[in-house]
Amino acid sequence: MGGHQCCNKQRVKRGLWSPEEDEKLVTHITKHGHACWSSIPKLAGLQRCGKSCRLRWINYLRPDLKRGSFTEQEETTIIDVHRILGNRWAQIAKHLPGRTDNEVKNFWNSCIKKKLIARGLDPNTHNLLSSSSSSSSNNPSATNIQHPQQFYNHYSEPNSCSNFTNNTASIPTFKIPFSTDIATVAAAATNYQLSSSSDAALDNICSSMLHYSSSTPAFAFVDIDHSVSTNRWYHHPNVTDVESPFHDQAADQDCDRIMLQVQQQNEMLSGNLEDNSCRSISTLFDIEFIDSLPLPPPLVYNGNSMDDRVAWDYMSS
DNA sequence: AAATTCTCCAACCGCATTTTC
DNA sequence: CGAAAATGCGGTTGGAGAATT
Repeated sequence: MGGHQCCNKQRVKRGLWSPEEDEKLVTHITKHGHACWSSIPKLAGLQRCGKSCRLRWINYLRPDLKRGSFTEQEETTIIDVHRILGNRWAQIAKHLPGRTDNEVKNFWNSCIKKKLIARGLDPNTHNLLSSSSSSSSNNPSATNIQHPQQFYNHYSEPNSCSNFTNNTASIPTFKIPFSTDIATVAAAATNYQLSSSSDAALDNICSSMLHYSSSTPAFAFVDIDHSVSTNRWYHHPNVTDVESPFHDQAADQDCDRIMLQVQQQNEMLSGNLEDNSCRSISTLFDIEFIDSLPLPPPLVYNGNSMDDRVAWDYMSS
């Protein structure tokens, strides 16, 4: 159990920072910046390791920090993004200007977690606690899947039971469950060779996405190289004021055609969908966010494998 | 009023990744 | 190109203050 390498070299102070230490650090960084954290303790006259200085600055001394309680909007954002990213606190904090990963993590552990549990939701999966546990107990093959991230990992394994491939020509059917969240659907489209021959599959993704989240105004697909496809930016039919840098007429025509089909499907299905199958995502996801998602192989269900069906049904439930 | 338990959060630790030499 | 150092991240801990007994 050795300490940090940087801390072994010299005797360093630990524990809470004194106001004097804070002042030394702030003064130094204000004057000289923080290009090299490891050299800052020496230069600033502090008996701390560079790592400790960095943490103190990032979590407490930085001038752009927003102090005080989290707002309801911030709380909603944390829950929404956590549902997709899991415990990736640094990524979540990027969506909350002035908040740090540590702060978000502490807030989650001390407050949000309890609220979700009180609402009967599993804070790890965001599913109902009862349904989550019953699904797991009835479904041995899915017991390890508790989060979209794990879902990706599961299907990313070379020996995965599912029939995934990069070759779109070999995909007989393509199905996204209505309850799948936006990240999973975006991920499903990842690596997927979107072309005219795969329009049926594309339609299926789009309709599923819209059933899922009618409040998500727009979405894009990400290509095999993790970049957002420049001519595929789809709008929800009810939302017209979405700004997208990836917007062109061809996409609009595609979109109109798909939306017409989707609306027809929606009309047929209206009343049959439960509220929780259309959970909304209140955060507006930006390109960087979608791009930052963990990217699995294409997500394809062909219904041939029993395990495949069981796992898929689990995700759909 | 004192002792105990609980809550929150700043800071630490170890590991993974990135950068530098 | 590989090793070492630096950086970044998420899990965990310890202690101060609040709440409860």
